[in-house]
Formats: sequence, structure tokens, C-alpha cells
Amino acid sequence: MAEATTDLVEPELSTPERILQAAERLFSERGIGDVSLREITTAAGVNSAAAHYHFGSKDAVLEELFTRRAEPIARQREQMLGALKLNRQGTPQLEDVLRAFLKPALDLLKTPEGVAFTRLRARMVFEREEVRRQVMGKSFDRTNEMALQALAKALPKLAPTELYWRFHFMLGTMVYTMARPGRIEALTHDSFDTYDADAGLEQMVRFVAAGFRAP
Amino acid sequence: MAEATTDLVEPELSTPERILQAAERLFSERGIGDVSLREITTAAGVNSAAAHYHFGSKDAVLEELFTRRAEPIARQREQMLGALKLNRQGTPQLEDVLRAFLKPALDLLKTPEGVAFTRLRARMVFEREEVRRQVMGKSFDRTNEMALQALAKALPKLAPTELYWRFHFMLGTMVYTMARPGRIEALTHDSFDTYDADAGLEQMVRFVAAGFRAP
DNA sequence: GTCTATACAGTGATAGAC
DNA sequence: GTCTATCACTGTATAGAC
Repeated sequence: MAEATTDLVEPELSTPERILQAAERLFSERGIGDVSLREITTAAGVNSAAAHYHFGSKDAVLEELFTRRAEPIARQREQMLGALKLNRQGTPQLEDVLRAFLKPALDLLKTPEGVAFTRLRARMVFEREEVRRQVMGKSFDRTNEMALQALAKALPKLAPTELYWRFHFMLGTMVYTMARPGRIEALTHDSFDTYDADAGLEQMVRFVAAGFRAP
Repeated sequence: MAEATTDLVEPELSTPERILQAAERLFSERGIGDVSLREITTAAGVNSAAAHYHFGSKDAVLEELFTRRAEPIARQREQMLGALKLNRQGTPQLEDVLRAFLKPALDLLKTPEGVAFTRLRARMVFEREEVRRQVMGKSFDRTNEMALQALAKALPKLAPTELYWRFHFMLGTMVYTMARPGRIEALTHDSFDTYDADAGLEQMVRFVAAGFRAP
């Protein structure tokens, strides 16, 4: 049995794996941006240059973390979108499409690592650098296109322009909710909160469905 | 006539003013976060310690910049919300309330400084530190409460829980659109964009109004 | 190949000289 | 009051040990 060089991550893992796990734990504890690479490598019990050797840069570590967390969401979305019930005309119900798209994302809020990932995602959405764009696209373009097609089927009369705008608005409500900005909480002096993932999903599906059906 | 120590900002301004102007210009050119305090003070033609002397920290400079840009928006909102047309029952039209709230924010996208501010705002929304919260609150809590009251009047049958959730979703569509994440643009290979502030306002009002009216 | 020690330029911040 | 000198720390790069 190998002795632990640090008790912060499982000792028998490979160096890159230790770095990723330590990074994710620190991010979920203290938020992204306030954690330096040196803290990560120290917590992982590896040399401070190891992160650069294995990943190339701090941003590359973030991207790797993002990609590996995003994949299960995309797969779950894919599966749910593929399993949609169709009516006699072969079209799915709007609410079912929305749920299939939104639930895998909002369910992340149920675990601390999910919340950390969610912050990472929100940050990536709002940094316009080309690299981040590609990372987001690699993870989500495919399922976004699937969702757009399913929505077009569910809303055969909706013009593409409106479809795109409303999909964009839906992403806004989703990302904003996932990021937990806390504005409503501040406004209502914490007598109301948006942290309940299940209630959020139901409320969001109703709100967004009505928006998609607007004249 | 004072000779210019730099041609980057008006030479006769006070030091703090020069710093703020230089900061805003650099942010709008290169985005926030990639600009160091030393670059700002150099561009402003002042000593590198001046920013700390006058503001206390880099974050304090950002907050000051944010607050002074936010104030006109809040004032415009206040004026538009106060000037709402009321029907015979003394209630405003939902769409009018939404427009009064959303237009001052979305109009920012029409100028480069507005876009820079908008990014700053999006970034602030997603950093959960207590300080930033207070900054956002100081700028926007008042008009948010005004908007909530007007919305409650326009939608007398809507329960408070639903009102809060839907207001939260509206903030999501607004902030997300203002931040221009470019996801739809990537999905449609730039054959469609969400950068038109006027079209965005109209689409958003329709979408959000339907969401607020959902059963 | 994997990892380490070490160095480097640039950051935000500050104490203390002028 | 203003500015210089300096601090501890960041992300990054590389030469060389195992």
C-alpha cells in the first residue's frame, strides 16, 4: 500500500488525474479564479511544473476539467432527446423537449462538484476568447443542434428567426439559473431562493414553453 | 495650457478621472481581466501607485467604473417605470413594464463603452463575492423593486413565487443577451446573430411577456 | 517519458522616502 | 500628497535528473 504524499487526493492516481481532482475540489470550495496553479499542484502533491507538463497552461487545465464534466451532460441530453415520445404526427411535445434539454444541466446543481462545474461553465460562456468558444462548441454544439431540430418539429409554424432568438433566451435562463447570481435572493432578503433544482426545472419549463409559443 | 504627459486621455482632468477613463477605454478595447493596473496608470499618464492611493485596489476601480455607468441606466429605468401609462383600473400593460425595464439596459449595446460595461456587469453577476453583490445591489435593487411592483400590478393574479421565478428568468435572458456569448452565432455559422439591440428588445419583450403570462 | 529544481517577467499591493 | 523601491506571488519556460 503506497503511503500518501498528501491526504488531499487519492494517492494511487496518475499525476494528471490528481491535478484535475485537486483543481475541482479547490474550485468547488473557493470558486474559480481565486485558486492558483501552485495551490492546485501543492494540494495534488505534485511538482508545480507538472500541470504545465501535462496540460500546457492553466487555461488548458480548466478546459480539460470542463470537457470531462460536460460529456456526461451531453450524453444524457442525447439519450433523452432521442427517447422523446412522438404523437401521431410524429412530433414531440414542446415541454418534453425542454425537459430533455434542461434537466441534465440543472441536475448538476444537486452536487458541490456540479455547482463548481456550473460556475466554470458560466464563466466560459462570458469570456469571448476563441479558445473557450471552441471548448463550449466541442461539448455542446451537437446536442444543441439536436434540441433545435426537436424544437422545430414541436413548433412547426415558428419561423427560424424566432426559433433562434427563443433558443438563445432559453440558454440565458438556464445559464443564469445555473450560475446562481443571487439577485432575487438579495431583493427578497432571502425569503425566496432559486437554489432548488427541481422547482427551478419545472418553473423554467413552464416559462420557456410559453415564450416559445408566443405569437 | 498644460502640456500632455500622454495623448491617451484629456490632460486637464484630475488623476482619478484620468484613471477611470483610461480603464474604461482599455477594457472596451481588450476586454476586462487582460488589463493590468500598470497598463491603466501608464495609459492615464499617472504614477502606478496612484490607483491604489485614490481607489484602494484594482477591484475598487472596477466597482467605481461600474457604479458610475450603472447610475444613468437606473435613472432611465426609474423615469420610464414612473411614466407608465395606466388603464382605467390603474394597471399598466405588461409589455410596457418590460420595455421600461429592458430598454435602458439593452441600449447599452449600441456603443463600445456600453458593451465594455455590459461585460463588466455580466462578470459581476457571476462572481459571488459579497462585495460585488453589494455593488450590484446599490445600483439596481431600487429599480428592480420598482419593476417587481409594476409587474405585480400588471399581473394581479400571479402568485409571488411565480412572479419571482419569472423575474429571475427575465434577468437571465437580459444578462445573457447583453453579454453576447455567441453560442447561437456559432451554431448557425454566423448566418444569424443576436447583436441587434433593437431587434433583441422586441424579441425579448414578446418572449418574456408570454413567459410571465404562462398558466 | 516523467518529473524536478530553478529562473523569469509581470502582477497587485505597500511601506517609507521625498 | 506623490512617487520610488520593494514585497510576495502569479503563470510560464526550460535545463537537466531519474
